[in-house]
Amino acid sequence: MYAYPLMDIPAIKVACSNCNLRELCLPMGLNSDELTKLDNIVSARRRIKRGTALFSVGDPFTSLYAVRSGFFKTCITTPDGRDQVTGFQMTGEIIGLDGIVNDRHACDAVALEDAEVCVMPFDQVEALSREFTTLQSHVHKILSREIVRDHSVMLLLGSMRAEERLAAFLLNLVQRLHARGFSQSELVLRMTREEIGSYLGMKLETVSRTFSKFVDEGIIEVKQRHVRIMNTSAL
Amino acid sequence: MYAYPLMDIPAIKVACSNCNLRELCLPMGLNSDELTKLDNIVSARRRIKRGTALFSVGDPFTSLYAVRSGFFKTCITTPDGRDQVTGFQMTGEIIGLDGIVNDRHACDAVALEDAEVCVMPFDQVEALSREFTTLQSHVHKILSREIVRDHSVMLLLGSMRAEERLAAFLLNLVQRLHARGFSQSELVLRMTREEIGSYLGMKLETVSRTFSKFVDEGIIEVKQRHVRIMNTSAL
DNA sequence: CATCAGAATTGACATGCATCAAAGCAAGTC
DNA sequence: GACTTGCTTTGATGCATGTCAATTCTGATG
Repeated sequence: MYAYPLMDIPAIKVACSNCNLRELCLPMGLNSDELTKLDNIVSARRRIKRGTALFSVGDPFTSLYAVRSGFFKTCITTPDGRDQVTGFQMTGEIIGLDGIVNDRHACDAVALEDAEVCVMPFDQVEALSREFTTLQSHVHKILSREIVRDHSVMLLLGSMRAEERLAAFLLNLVQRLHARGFSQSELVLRMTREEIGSYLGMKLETVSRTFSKFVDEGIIEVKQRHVRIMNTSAL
Repeated sequence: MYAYPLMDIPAIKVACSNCNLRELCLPMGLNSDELTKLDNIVSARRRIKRGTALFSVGDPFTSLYAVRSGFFKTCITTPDGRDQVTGFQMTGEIIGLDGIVNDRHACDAVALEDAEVCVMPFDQVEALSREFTTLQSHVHKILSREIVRDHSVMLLLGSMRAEERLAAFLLNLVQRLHARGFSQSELVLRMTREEIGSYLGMKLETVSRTFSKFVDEGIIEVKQRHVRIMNTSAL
């Protein structure tokens, strides 16, 4: 397990209260008094190198993680080697909810680019959310949101064709990026075609072909991992 | 919305403390003191006729529901009419978690046979779980369990073939039924082929053909909705 | 600059599942 | 008992996507 060396922790205090992500992240909706308390439980940050795991299947669950920078995928693997990307997480999103039920992580979380996360020991999150109704409610909503999101992925996997899946995927990505101040029409994919395919239940060749098809139709422009959406409504 | 007439509530007190499902359901792990308090928030039961909805998309979210008897499906529908069964719920399982995030239900919950649920107003669940660590922890685990379950369905939808999907589905069903005291090898399906197909991301004809294939191979016996598993390991 | 490895694209072909259509089966109703 | 209705099974056919293979592209490295 990667232990974050103390000396590398930036001099500036790790604090939700002056974090520019607080409107996206765990502290959302908390007042300044509550924020101060929350600052105390977000005790550390951890840097994750591209390609390495924040946690892996079977690791003891201790904390939730808020993505501060970078980009993650979570995935599960079957005994026979197939695996499934269950989600992509970007700035402000919470990783690790899968670990609560069995006190062990049920998936791998891998950084797709160099990343940094805020570590939030879950027992302290629970303690604080017994004190603050707002935090309690927010934790419940985060869990529920993940459930609703998963259901919409099930819909996608269960009833959409390749083009629809990829279109829905791209629209979802730009929408989330837009909420973080990025363009509504341009994005850089942090994941490979294979990872997109795994998430969308299709093979990497099909992902590639579907991209090409959208390009032919003038709906998007693609240059490697750079995508520009020309016609949002056509998607 | 279906309002449960007071006069129909059975004379026997609605109480988790003497419910034979308490080892499966919300009160799991609570001590007798906590159970008594929980009894007070499980204030009512509601009967749902076969084919009718416990709640529908967009309904205001107020309560979680514990299935006391009967069998439910939850499903979501796209604007263009396709729909996806996101789960089947049996005795002791909790329905309504999708509603927490937006204070409105994000799916329909439909009874597949006459059913009865315990109504648990969510604000009271939250209040009580601020008091009892055990209840708080349990609520978090229920939410997390749903997330992990959804991820395994995503794996199924994203990377398994028709036979594998149906096999996994049947094994999951008998396993859950077995935990409720039913046979490990026999089960009665409460849902149609179409509903199974919707859950598993395949058409009803494919479900039927796959059943027939398993029968030909001597792995199961099927008579309408009665299924007997002859060879669990082959599944 | 040459080399190399990983990623992406594209083509040819194979196949699993969807689609369309017809018929069978079980349970309820008149 | 005949009829209806909803569900299920089975067959014939087509298509979307998977599979296998060859190239090309890109960025990293010496």
